[in-house]
Amino acid sequence: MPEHKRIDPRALRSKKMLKDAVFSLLADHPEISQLTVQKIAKRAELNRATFYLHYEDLNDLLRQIVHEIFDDLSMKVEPLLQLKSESEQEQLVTFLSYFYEYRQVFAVLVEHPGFKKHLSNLLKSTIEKRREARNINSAKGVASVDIVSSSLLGVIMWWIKDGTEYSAEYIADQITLMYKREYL
Amino acid sequence: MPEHKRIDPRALRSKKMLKDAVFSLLADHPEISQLTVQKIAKRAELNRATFYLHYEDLNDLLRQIVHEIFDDLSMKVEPLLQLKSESEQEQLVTFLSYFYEYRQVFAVLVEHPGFKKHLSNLLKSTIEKRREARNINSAKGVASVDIVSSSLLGVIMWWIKDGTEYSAEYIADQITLMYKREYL
DNA sequence: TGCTTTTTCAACACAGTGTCAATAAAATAT
DNA sequence: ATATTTTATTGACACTGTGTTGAAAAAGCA
Repeated sequence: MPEHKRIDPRALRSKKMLKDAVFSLLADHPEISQLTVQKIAKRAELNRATFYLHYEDLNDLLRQIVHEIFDDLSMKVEPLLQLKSESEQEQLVTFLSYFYEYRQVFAVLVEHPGFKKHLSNLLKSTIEKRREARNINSAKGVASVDIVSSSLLGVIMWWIKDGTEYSAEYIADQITLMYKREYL
Repeated sequence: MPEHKRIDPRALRSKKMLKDAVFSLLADHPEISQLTVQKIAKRAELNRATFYLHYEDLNDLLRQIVHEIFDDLSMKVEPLLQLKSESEQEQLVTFLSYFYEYRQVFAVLVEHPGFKKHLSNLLKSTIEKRREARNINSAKGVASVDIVSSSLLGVIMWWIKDGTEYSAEYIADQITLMYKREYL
């Protein structure tokens, strides 16, 4: 059975080359502010007009890159919460180690507005699922999900930007030390 | 006795008008990405060349604005830590209420690179002073100052950006609920 | 008053954005 | 295999913004 949505391989190739060009440029100079459509098209060896054939503007491209990374990340995190075999501390370490994989890319993309929203949503849904699994109902002496997730977001952002020398295990330990038991 | 540093009142006036123009533009459109030297000069009713007479570029101006705000903020926080009369919870509320004052400006300036560094430094030194006052020596089962400050930074950034409907008292309560006693 | 500094103004070269029309090339359909 | 559709290239265009410069006007100072 043939696909109903047949996509021109040229369009696919162009989009891939443009995305790869972004990572190539960021590897050269890890500053999101240095990215321009002009540079990306040049690095991809495509015409600048071709860029606008596939993306609205620079932010549109970055938005899609961030979206794809978080789709991948969410898929990995999902089954982790089902596993009862692992201890809660091990679960936390595994969760953090997924971020560790992406740390170079994340350290740059974190400046993009959409990134924090995605990360925040992932943290919130993860916290909610863990609360359900442990029958912790909120609103009775338990900090709100917004507060806990924003707090964790702060730690992770510091980690991938300025604390890259620390392992996922170390960060997990520190988090365990800091929060009350209900939040781990 | 005359001042040794006599500054031309015209220069003072121009710098003030440029800074005021920034706040005026941000009030119209709270997006740091919308700020341009061109718009600032126009709003200040000054020539664009005059801008470059006083500031290197847009970032230089924003850097100075952020610096001035944090000088003011630091001056207010300093004596707070000396007061033994207030409870620790009251101290936390007062600390947070200083941020509440600046919340509109902060919600925008938080996007500026220098802002997070300043805020992080303020949080770190505040945590260190509170630890000293309570004889909590680190490195023995206590989370590092980096972790605690980045975590608090996350909460504050969420608060001033997406949680502006909550009072300083509410945020202080939530923080109290979330962290272990040693970190409050 | 004269001297100095600041401000203005117009102009310049530059980098980047987003669009368009004409043409070329590649992919798909018949 | 050829015709048709889609995508890509190219050069050009108008636009916004940056940072600098030189000369003239205005304001401050002594």
